[in-house]
Amino acid sequence: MLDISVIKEQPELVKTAMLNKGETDTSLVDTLLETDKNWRDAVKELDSLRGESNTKAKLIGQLMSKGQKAEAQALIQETGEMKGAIKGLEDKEKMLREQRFGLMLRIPNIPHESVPVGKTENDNVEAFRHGELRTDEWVKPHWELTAEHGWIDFERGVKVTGAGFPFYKGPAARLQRALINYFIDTATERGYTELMAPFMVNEDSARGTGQIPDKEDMMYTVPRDGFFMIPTAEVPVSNFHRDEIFELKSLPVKYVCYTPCWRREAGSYGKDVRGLNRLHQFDKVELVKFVKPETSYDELESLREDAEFLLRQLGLSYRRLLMCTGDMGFTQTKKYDLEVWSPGQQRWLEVSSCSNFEGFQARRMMVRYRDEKGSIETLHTLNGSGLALPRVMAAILEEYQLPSGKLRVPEVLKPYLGGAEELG
RNA sequence: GGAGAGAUGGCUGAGUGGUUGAAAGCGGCACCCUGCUAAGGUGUUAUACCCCCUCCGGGGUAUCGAGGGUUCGAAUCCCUCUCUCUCCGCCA
Repeated sequence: MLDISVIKEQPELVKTAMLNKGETDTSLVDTLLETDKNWRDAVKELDSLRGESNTKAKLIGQLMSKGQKAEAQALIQETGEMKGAIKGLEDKEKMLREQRFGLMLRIPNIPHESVPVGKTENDNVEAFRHGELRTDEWVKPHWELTAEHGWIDFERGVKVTGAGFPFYKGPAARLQRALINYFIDTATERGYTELMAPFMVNEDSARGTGQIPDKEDMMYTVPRDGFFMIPTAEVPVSNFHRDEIFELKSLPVKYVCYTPCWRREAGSYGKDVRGLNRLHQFDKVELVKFVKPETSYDELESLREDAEFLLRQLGLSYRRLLMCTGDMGFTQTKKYDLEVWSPGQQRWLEVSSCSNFEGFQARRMMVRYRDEKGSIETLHTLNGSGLALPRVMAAILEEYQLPSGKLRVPEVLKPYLGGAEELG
């Protein structure tokens, strides 16, 4: 949610942002400005009417205690007559307020000036590349390798739950656990506080990070209890501080949180979803930051670097994309995607997405801080994966594959795998 | 799941219809006193929104778990819901 004053003062800026983000109709802004005006008028009228009524009610109290019954009775008559008007205005104000809020939720965040304007993923800018693109033809896709070893059992996953819910078995399960621990430990060393979070959230939380209303279909629900399975740790971790005010000296606050993630991914089929490429349940280690506004773009770079560090340490080849306006999503001002090279598939796989939201999430969640002057201001939030497990796993299974069909263990993971050199 | 109790400001905790946004204490902040420390004194200290000012500041409305109701007036009375605590049951 944008600051209403920005929309009021620079409507053209907002409209341009909407067009750059791929929306075609900017009349939303005008509708909002009109609704906002009507709402303000209603608030003004309602407040003054209530004020008048309150003043008289207090007077009645005074008169009653002095025993001036007749005068009091006249005032009771007057205020009694105001009740209907107040009730009517209350309904009107509430309706306009909800309308205004609903419109504000539909206006996307404004991209940062450093973000390239573009329409599709083809307009994203490859900003950095690390490592060589291994192209050995004998390298098998990870799903073939894991099938041979019985490491990942997709079929039984289908039997037990459904497509996209695989079992990891033996060395693969341990490798997955090793990666999780390695990611969390590294983030902790770099100043993040580890958090373990609920895997289900209530409606308020889903609304806070914006899954409701626009991305409701991505989540699995638990209707009986009104809960949502989290699609990312961002949801519980960001909401951890919902409705709170940070003291200046406590910022920045940085969390690392491992959770499974559940996504319905309705409508995706084909080779994009082969093997570990896209699952309904997957593990992810997420990095979340609450920062002072003036530092948020520096914090974005360091967040991105924290994620990239993991990839380099793992010895994987990757590239960093600076997402263009049209491909970066509704809530972000600037976003980097990190894509790891998959030698067995000869394609890039997205393993991290690092974003600055500025105050867009914070305003909706009412997360604020007290600045130098003691006044309360919206802070900025950022998050990024550090990292999403399945595709990292896929890349390792291919990048570290040996002609023998065994798997070499990446150096940094050895301590987590009992010092083993190879798996298989 | 059953029975009972409760939900008030950063915290503890008063307050059962009238100038209560809310006593008191603690904590926080500012200043004073003090050779230093400890102690002490004075003041200040919720949030959201609207309006004026738009540097400082001023006015109004709402909020005492949430939502509805009674009333001229509700933290206080009524209804519904949620959550917490205690005891019992169950249990990783």
